[in-house]
Formats: sequence, structure tokens, C-alpha cells
Amino acid sequence: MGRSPCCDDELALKKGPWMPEEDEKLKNYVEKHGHGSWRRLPKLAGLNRCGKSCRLRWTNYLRPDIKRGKFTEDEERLILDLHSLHGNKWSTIAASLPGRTDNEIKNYWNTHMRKKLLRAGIDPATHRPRADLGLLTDLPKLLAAAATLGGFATSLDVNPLQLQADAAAANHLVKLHLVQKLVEAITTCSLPPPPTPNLNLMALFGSPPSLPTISNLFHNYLSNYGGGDQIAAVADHYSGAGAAAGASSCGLPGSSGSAPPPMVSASRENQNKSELSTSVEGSTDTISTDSPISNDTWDSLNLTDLDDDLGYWKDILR
DNA sequence: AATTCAGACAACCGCGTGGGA
DNA sequence: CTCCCACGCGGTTGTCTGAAT
Repeated sequence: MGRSPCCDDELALKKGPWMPEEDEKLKNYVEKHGHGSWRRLPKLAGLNRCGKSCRLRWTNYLRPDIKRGKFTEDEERLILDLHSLHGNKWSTIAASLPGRTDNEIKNYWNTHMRKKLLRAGIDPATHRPRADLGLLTDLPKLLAAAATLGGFATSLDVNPLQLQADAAAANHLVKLHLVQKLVEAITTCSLPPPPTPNLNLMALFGSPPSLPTISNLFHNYLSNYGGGDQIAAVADHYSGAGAAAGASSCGLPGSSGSAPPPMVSASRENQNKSELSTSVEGSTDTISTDSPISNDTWDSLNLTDLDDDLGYWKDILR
């Protein structure tokens, strides 16, 4: 198929933002004659633009039936519904929203709605809960917050001397360790393993996302794999709510009762443990296995700035 | 007051497709 | 049937503006 000769070969043509007088010329011409052939229109209307640019300007801005201003909640809902039905077919979606252009809807989607969905833990492409463990990039923050609850303080096994030597490194290592604990807690429940078993813990520390995303991870996992009691127990445990119904089946610290056989094999658990090494300040440290962390060390970690997030986290997970 | 940064939106670019010659 | 043109679409980039530092 032949390509449309675009405006590229007409280098003298103006590009960029439209001037009011250009708008006026275009508007007057189209209202008088209709647009006809967009390719011929610029010459006829006395515009130094390519037809494509004129068409875009007319359809996205100058058309008299264009509705400007904020999208209403109804419109937003409709966009959401239609997008779940048609995907990124912006023109199809726009056809159901009188006065809105495909470009406007696309922009609104990309700048507002997409982010909203992501924050809610929903994949904007599929409109389904995000089940990928890439969400675990939120874990450091979450787990640091969990640490302030002291839930792990007595069971942590990080070498305290190492930690005290460098508070920043210690913080990092503790977070890593907490990640491990959380992953273990999830994977030793009588549930199928999470979708991405070969979790690279190092990758979790790329960027600190938000706690809502983490909570959604739990809920996604719940909805995908069932086992509400178990995950609720994990959540309760991390939010300091103590043992909840079903905690026993997760083998959580402090839980009682007979736990069903874990779905995760010993070798898998060992694999997770073996991944618990990290580079701090250029050196690679491995968390030792048996020394409990001291209260002083906890105090030195300065994790209290996460209190606000923790409150949100508690609310969400309940 | 100056600078930096992020969000919002306008505009552009390149490709696919339909239809006429 | 093939070629070419014009249009429309979706993705991407550019620009502006206001908030934050």
C-alpha cells in the first residue's frame, strides 16, 4: 500500500500551536464550505498548514459541538466501561460520548484514569486486578512499616553488629529480611505459589511505590487463588491484629493449631533464603540466620517516618 | 525571585485501511 | 488486481502552566 505523502515534503508549512487568526480562517472556511478534501483545504482557506494539521485542529478543537471542561463522573464511568469493552479504540469510545474527541479521551485516560486504576491495583489494559509480583516493588515500604509494629522484632535474625556498623545498610538489610518473611508467609500458606515464583528480591528495591498497591497485591492474590482466611491472617499478622481465623494454616509466627502441609517445598524456601543477599555500599552482605536483632538496633533504623503509610495499610488490609 | 519538576493537553508522526483509478 | 491517495487512528512528543523548592 502506498503511503500518504505527508506534510514532510512541504517543509515551508507551519507547525506547532495554532494562532487565533489561523483558527478563525479555518473555522470560517469549514463553516462556509465544509471541509471537503482536507488536503486541498489549506490552500483554499489561505492557511500555511498541511491538511492533516487542519483536520486535527478542527476535529479536536474548533468543531462547534465540542464540549470542553472537566469530565463528569458519569462520563468517567462510561469511559471505563467502554474501555474495558473496546480497549484503546478511542474513536469508538468517543462515539459514545457526545462532544468529546478521541484525543481528549485518550489524554484523559492516560493522565488521570490510568493512574487511578493503577493506584487501585487494577491493570488498566485488562481491567483486572494486577496479579504480577512486580507489585512487590512496594514491599520495602510496607515491610518497613510492618517493622514499626514490632511484629518481627523478636524473630528477626540479622547480625546486629553488622547492622549497627552502618545504619543505612542495616535499614536495607532489615527490609530485605522482612521481604523474605512476607514472601515466606505467603508461600507457606496452603495456597498455590504466587504467579512469579523466581522472585528477584533485589529488584524489589528499585523504586518505592505506594502501600495501596501492596494491599491490592494481597487482595489480588486472594481473588485469584482463594484462601481468604489464610491471606487475611497474613494481613492481620502484618497489621498487628494478632492471630485471626485461619492463621494456623499459614504457619505464621505466633499461630497455633495444626498447619496443613505447605505447598512450597523445602528447596524452594531455601532458594528464597539464598536470594537474601544484597549489595550495600558496594559490598555484598548475606543476612545471617540466627541472631535476633536488638531493640537498640531497631531504634537506630529510624523507620518511624512510615507511620502515616502504616495507618493506611492497616485500614486497607482489614 | 529564580529554578525545577510534574501534570495536562495540544499537536505531530507514522501506520493501516478503504476506495477510486 | 494493483497502485495510489486521502483519511482516520493510536502512540508519542512538545509545550505550557502551576506548584514546589
